[in-house]
Amino acid sequence: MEHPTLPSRSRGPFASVKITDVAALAGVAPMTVSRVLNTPDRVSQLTAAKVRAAIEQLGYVPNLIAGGLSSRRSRMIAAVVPTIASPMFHEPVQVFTDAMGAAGYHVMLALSGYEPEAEDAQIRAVLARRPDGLLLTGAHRTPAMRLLLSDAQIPVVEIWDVSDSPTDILVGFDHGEVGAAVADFFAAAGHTHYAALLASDPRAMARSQGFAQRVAQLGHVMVAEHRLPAPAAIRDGRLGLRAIAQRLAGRTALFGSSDNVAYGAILEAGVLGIAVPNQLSVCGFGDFDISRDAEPGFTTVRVDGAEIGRSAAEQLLLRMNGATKPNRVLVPHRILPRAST
Amino acid sequence: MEHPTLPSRSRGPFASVKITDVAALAGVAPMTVSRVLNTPDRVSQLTAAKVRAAIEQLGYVPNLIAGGLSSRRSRMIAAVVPTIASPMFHEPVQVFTDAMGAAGYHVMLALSGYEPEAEDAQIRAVLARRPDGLLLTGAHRTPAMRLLLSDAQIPVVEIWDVSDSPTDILVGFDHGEVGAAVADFFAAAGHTHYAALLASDPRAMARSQGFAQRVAQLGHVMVAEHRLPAPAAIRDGRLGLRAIAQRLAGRTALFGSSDNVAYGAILEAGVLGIAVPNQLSVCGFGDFDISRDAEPGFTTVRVDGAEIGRSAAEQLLLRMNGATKPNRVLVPHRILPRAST
DNA sequence: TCCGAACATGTTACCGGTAACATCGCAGCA
DNA sequence: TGCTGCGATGTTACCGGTAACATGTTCGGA
Repeated sequence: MEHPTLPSRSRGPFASVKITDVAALAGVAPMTVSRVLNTPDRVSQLTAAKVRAAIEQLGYVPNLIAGGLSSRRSRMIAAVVPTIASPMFHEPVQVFTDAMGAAGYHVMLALSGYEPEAEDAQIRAVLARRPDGLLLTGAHRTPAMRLLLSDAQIPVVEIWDVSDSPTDILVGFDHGEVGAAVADFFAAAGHTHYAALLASDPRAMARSQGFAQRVAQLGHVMVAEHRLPAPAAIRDGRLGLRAIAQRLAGRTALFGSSDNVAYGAILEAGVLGIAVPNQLSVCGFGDFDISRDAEPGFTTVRVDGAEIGRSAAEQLLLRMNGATKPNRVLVPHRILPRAST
Repeated sequence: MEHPTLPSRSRGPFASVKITDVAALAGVAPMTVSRVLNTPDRVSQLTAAKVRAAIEQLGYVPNLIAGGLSSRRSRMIAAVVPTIASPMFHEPVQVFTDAMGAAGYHVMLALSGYEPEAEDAQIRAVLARRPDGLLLTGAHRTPAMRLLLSDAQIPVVEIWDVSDSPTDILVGFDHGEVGAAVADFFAAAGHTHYAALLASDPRAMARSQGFAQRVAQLGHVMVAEHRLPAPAAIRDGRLGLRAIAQRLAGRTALFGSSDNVAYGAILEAGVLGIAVPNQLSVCGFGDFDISRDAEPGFTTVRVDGAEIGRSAAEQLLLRMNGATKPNRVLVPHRILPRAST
């Protein structure tokens, strides 16, 4: 520190250049440097220029940990999602991360897999970093978690699901409704026999349940309901169709819990000599690239994951900037009929 | 604060329960609480039990921001990748995040897209959070960035590429070599005419260059080399094949810069009536699910993304726990011949 | 019986910023 | 000319932990 004008390398992270070093070089108080970085409009042009020059010369990188402790704002959002292996989650995460980044926030990613305890543990862990906001997947929390979240006093967005009593902000849709809509869609095309291949995650199960309930309401028949591991890949769809193949009626309408599952089923149907759509009608979920770009494309339910991410970021920012009312954004879902039905 | 035994709700985040509150309730010094949480083996069983009870009773959530400032360890790693939309990146990111999580580190995700300036900006931004380590994509940095990184005095892992002078730790492979290997593979099968569909990212271009160079060395012919946007999806592969279809020789060997591209090409070949593999041999890259689970599966180059993530985490942890030597891990690549060649 | 490790716990000072308040200088105005 | 108000900048104290050192306690061996 003998020569505060020179960044003394090899002393520690960033050569220990701190705000006081910059202030000394620029001939101002540390607080003024802080103002240049955080509220530049409260500093005169001349002073700001001097400070910026000093920052440049020293290669100063502000320490957001110190700033966060002092200001009680971490400028960080934690996002807890089951996985990023599926477009269902990496799309919103990607868009959300970009949008929050543009607003000066970083996103800490926590992957919870598909076990509820793991999710709670991840939430607990990230709360220790005092995020300014939280993005969670799904809308159903244990009472203990609700308490923890309300104690945290930060905005929370829950995505990909709806609930009558969300924690805070909600950006999602009703999965049961989607299942029912798919059943109606099939029924309208004259189907009476149905099957489902569903991944073992709560939302896929809700879709499947909505589907089966509507089938029952219509007085039609579920010939098979087969469970797959979560997250389900194309291969699981293939194995799934093979598992239920002998139960298929003359003409069956199959609902896959994701486009991966649906595509796997379509591929396997080809191998087994089951004609799509004549013997087997297929509808997927998610509008993944493959549903459109496969030859031919197949019917699916579109829900815009990017839109969910964008909307989640927007709502969170509104909330953090003073909007006090928790909000609920219902994202539309729409069946895109293609060649598989 | 009149009743330190009760968490006084509605005062601020976590009802302002801090380590001194826990200490007071447990009848110990704050430092002892800190020890219970960080180095439990240096605390007696009895004391630890009392402290844990107090933590439980108050619902104390430690503040890692304060802890990080004091200890100069953030227990956080920043990961900068172009996108998580491709298995190429979300696989290593997912595995890396899990592995670091098991070691007590959180991962901050920064998405850089495919513009070099964006990457540098992201790195600068995350360094302000004083990560204990850094995961970067690719191995080529500007001099300014190298300086910044060495000033930061933290371990850096660069993945998915190799370089003669890596910043620090390297976990990757030579993309040019992969391209050459694919050319050799095709040549060994009797091919003499080749084409490439390549995404415009540095590593895809390196693969394609290695491919074209080897083709030239063999005295064979590149009939087409078509550039796609990055990241390239199945649709881009379809469009790409359509764009070069009229230039295809009687029998051509096509190298796609990813399995998405390759699959798109295969699908489009079907539409155009080009027989695979008789008229068009196809090799992809990445061993994505689709390359194995398509019917039939297609030839690809396998590089284990999960292994890259695992190895990156391992190397980083070794380094942070005292290993001083920068290391270089070469990840194997292997051509998996399937029905498309 | 006494001494000194080894262990358990407490005390002090500091990590690097920023909120809140204090101060200063100067223009506008009576 | 003196006062007021406001923009620009400085000062003080604190955010909530933990490193480093100090102190107290226990127990085995000479």
